[in-house]
Amino acid sequence: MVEQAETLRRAPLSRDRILRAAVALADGTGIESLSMRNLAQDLGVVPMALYKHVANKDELLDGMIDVIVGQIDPPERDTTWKDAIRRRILSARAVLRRHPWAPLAIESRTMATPAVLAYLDSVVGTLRAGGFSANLAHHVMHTMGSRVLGFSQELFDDSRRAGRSGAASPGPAAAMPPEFAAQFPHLAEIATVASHDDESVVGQGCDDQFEFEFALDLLLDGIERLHEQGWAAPRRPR
Amino acid sequence: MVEQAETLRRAPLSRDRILRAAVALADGTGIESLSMRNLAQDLGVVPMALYKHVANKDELLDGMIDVIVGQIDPPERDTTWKDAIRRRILSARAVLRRHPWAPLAIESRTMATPAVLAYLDSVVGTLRAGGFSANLAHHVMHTMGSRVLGFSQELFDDSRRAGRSGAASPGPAAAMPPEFAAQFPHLAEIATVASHDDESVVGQGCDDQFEFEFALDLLLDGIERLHEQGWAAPRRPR
DNA sequence: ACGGTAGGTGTACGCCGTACACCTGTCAAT
DNA sequence: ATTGACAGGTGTACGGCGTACACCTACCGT
Repeated sequence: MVEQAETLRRAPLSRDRILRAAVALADGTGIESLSMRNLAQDLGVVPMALYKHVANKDELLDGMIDVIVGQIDPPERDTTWKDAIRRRILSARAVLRRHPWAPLAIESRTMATPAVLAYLDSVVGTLRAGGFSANLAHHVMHTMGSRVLGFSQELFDDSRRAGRSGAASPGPAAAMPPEFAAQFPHLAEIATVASHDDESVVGQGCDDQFEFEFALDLLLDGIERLHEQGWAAPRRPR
Repeated sequence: MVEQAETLRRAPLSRDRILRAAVALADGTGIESLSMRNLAQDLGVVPMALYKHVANKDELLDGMIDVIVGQIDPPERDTTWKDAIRRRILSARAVLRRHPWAPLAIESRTMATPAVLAYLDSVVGTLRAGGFSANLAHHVMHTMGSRVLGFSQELFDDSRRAGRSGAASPGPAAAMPPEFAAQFPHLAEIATVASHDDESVVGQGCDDQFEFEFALDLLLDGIERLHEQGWAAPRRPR
């Protein structure tokens, strides 16, 4: 009876259900507290049950990344390469912002996952269709770096902390301690610059949409310039 | 007797000696096998002995990062902002290349360490001395992202694997499997482009010096253009 | 009716970080 | 010379981790 009830109560396990639960758990309590044991408990199952569906924890993480990357919008067809890529990257960013643990997880994988490769391949395809040489497209991909996936290095802000220990903090930003300003005057200066129309910026995180688009457009403009000039690889010095 | 000999044989522990041993261990066998136990063994000491000198493993990692970042050259005085920053970043890159585990370690820390902050502050100082507004300097720092520390996102190459599981692999690159080319044709194309004068690129890693400087100069040129045009923050739309 | 198999269970192992009590050698103050 | 504080290395132990392996069980095609 009880056993039957329990069996009926919970949906059968599946790789997909596991991955979705893992993403939810990482979103909720941070990637650091995502353990096979915690995940199994969330699913009402014993830890080893997971291993019938994923080979190990690394593969679980790969699967989680694929779930996320798969949510990025497909490329827009009827527009310029520049606009298509810009939109795509901003879509990637929107997706990744919902999963603050994802950037670090993506970076820490040894090999890119199939979904990531498919995404990158598609971006290169957009460049090629826009008339880029394979060579220039290659350099462009390197130039974009992680930005092509919608995130950039954020040394100051707390989205990284959010990714590690739970959801984004709701409280107001911590004030900048005075000895910080004394020790790092230039950082203090740019941190309090009135670019963001709020009073204290450090701790609140400055990699907001504006910063991201600023860098993205600077890169896209530079790339466009190279492309229009018919850039070709310089003669190798060696 | 024996005890005296042992005591004499090994230098006394110190925070500095621990940090240097930890860096050496991570360099040699990868960050993943850097455990308090392994490190203690390398130092000929019991694991808990380390805790008299570092608070915990996180602080150990912070200390290791500071050791590395402290090796970046100081800024050159008698030159333009652009040249000074370019040299500085390439110096940072040269340092980080010797420690493949460092990028991921730096990125995974919750807060920037004092040495990292000091470095960033100094870079901002160079910009300000070059006539940049605090506002533009702020955006420039965001634009640079992790490149200011000498590394960029490397989704393909194996330096990441090197950082995780030991020193850089000496063997030749693995050939690209044919089904890869079928599934990701654009990636296959740009991967085999003759920009690098060797036959197979995937697996050998393409974030070499050329790629890094390509992106760096693209950014610096774009920044210079903004600076010369007297860029100012646009009116905030809201 | 029955054997195979897919999938959930239970136990156990070795690794990790580190809390806590303990020991020991050194050195300043008596 | 004695003592006692203290810095620093030791030993033990705990809880958590990933996961190997043997098991059990419910279902399915024959």
